[in-house]
Amino acid sequence: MVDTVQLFKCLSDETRLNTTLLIYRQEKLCVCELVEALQVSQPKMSRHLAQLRNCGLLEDSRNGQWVFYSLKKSLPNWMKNILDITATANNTSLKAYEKNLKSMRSRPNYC
Amino acid sequence: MVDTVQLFKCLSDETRLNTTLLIYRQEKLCVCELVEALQVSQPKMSRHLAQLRNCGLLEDSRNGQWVFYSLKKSLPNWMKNILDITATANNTSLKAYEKNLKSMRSRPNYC
DNA sequence: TGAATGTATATGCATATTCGAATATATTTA
DNA sequence: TAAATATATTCGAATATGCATATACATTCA
Repeated sequence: MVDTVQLFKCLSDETRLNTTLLIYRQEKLCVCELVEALQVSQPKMSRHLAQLRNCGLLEDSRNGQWVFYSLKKSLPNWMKNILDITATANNTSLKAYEKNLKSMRSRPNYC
Repeated sequence: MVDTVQLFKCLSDETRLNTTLLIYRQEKLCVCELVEALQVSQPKMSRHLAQLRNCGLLEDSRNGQWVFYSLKKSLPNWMKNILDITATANNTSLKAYEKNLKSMRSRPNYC
């Protein structure tokens, strides 16, 4: 169960904020996609993902060599609403990250 | 203009979160009322209020010996929506703080 | 099995945050 | 003007956070 203060602490860092919003919009992304989209180092992304997972905001699922992250299913609706509002308000920068995603040469497929 | 990350940083501390939500619900409160409602020391409250004001979330107005804090008028609507959602989700604890407010012997009047 | 790739963690360091205690400033009232 | 009340600031210490680098682990594929 995510605490209110914890939720905002998760979102109070640029990397974690954009990571969470991008996952909210894209449903499910693996670490290497997030690294590419946000243009940050892999360990940095990994640490922030671990934090988001430990706080109960995200959940992970391994598929072969990839670990995919998505919003925790049990996340309360009001928290999802906050993500939705914030994503809309930050649409411009999110679009840029999604553009980085699309231009990836080989994205892992997990069908 | 409040940055998104800044907004969440403001709300990522228990004192600042409850202070902001209480002001959102009560429109306008002075420092001594907030100290009483949240049961924190005066310097602690003062420091957090200064931070909320510096980030552009709150604005202050002096009336005699009291300084009143309210939401910054220019705050974007989507941020107010987030406060609204969060206040609703935290209704129970906010009610307790409002009870503390009501039981204050002499509240400053600013007609 | 060994090499390559994706991901996670440990370490060390710099910076930021938070707090209590003490003190300063501003305003009102006697 | 002095005392009382309300608010703000400074200081030092403890803790938290963030980062890069290096390393470890897991999986795939040759």
